[in-house]
Amino acid sequence: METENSISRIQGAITRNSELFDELAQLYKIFADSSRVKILCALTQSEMCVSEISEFLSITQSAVSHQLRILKTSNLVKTRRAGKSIIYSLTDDHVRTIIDCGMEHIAE
Amino acid sequence: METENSISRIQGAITRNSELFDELAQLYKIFADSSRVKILCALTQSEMCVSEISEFLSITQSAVSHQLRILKTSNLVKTRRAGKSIIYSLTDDHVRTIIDCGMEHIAE
DNA sequence: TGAACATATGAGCAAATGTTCATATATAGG
DNA sequence: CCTATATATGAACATTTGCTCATATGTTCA
Repeated sequence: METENSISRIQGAITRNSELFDELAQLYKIFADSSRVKILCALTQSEMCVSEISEFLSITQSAVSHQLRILKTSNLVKTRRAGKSIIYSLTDDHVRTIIDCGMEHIAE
Repeated sequence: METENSISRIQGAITRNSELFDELAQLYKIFADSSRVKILCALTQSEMCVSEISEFLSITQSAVSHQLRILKTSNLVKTRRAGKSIIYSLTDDHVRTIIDCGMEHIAE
């Protein structure tokens, strides 16, 4: 029987996929900080070590490390060691796409 | 003279556009809450009034109103009155694009 | 091995965020 | 007009967030 109206069909779809939206919000939360978004954008141009990032953001090495940990935990960046430095780079190109997508909205 | 290396060129680009990244982070902040992202996704399907949204999200009418105010202030949604109700809808299609963009990343 | 450099991490704190509760505003219908 | 219904808003509160400070871990090189 087809008693559902349009709204309740939408409600159903969203309620069923509730965890998916939690995940989505979680993803956007990572981009929701200007330091992190700057880091991510910089990494779309070139891999960088912690001190380079710290320098151009003008924030503490500690603060940068904390942010990078968030980015790494959420698998947006990966690391490799080069001597004393740890080089950070993007795991894939989705980050670039997401940033571009937001930029396009801002451009209006 | 061309003494800048690659990193400092990137640094320059990001430092010069610092406000742009603040704006970008601000935009993502709006999507960084599961209630809001659900509301926005629902509105990509159909316009809705406050009580409908409140019902399917299972959160207070007051909480929904507060969230909707955030969405309206940031110009992601617009309103029109229909009798006693206020009908909310998306101002444009960027919201859909941004959500799709995030979903695509989650799908991996 | 020990000193210097690079990065990571835990605790603590201030600011921001999202919800609830109580109440205000606004509209329709009797 | 008065009441019921729909929405908005301010205050209070608990939670989360991002930073700083101090310190730990790890690497290089003399």
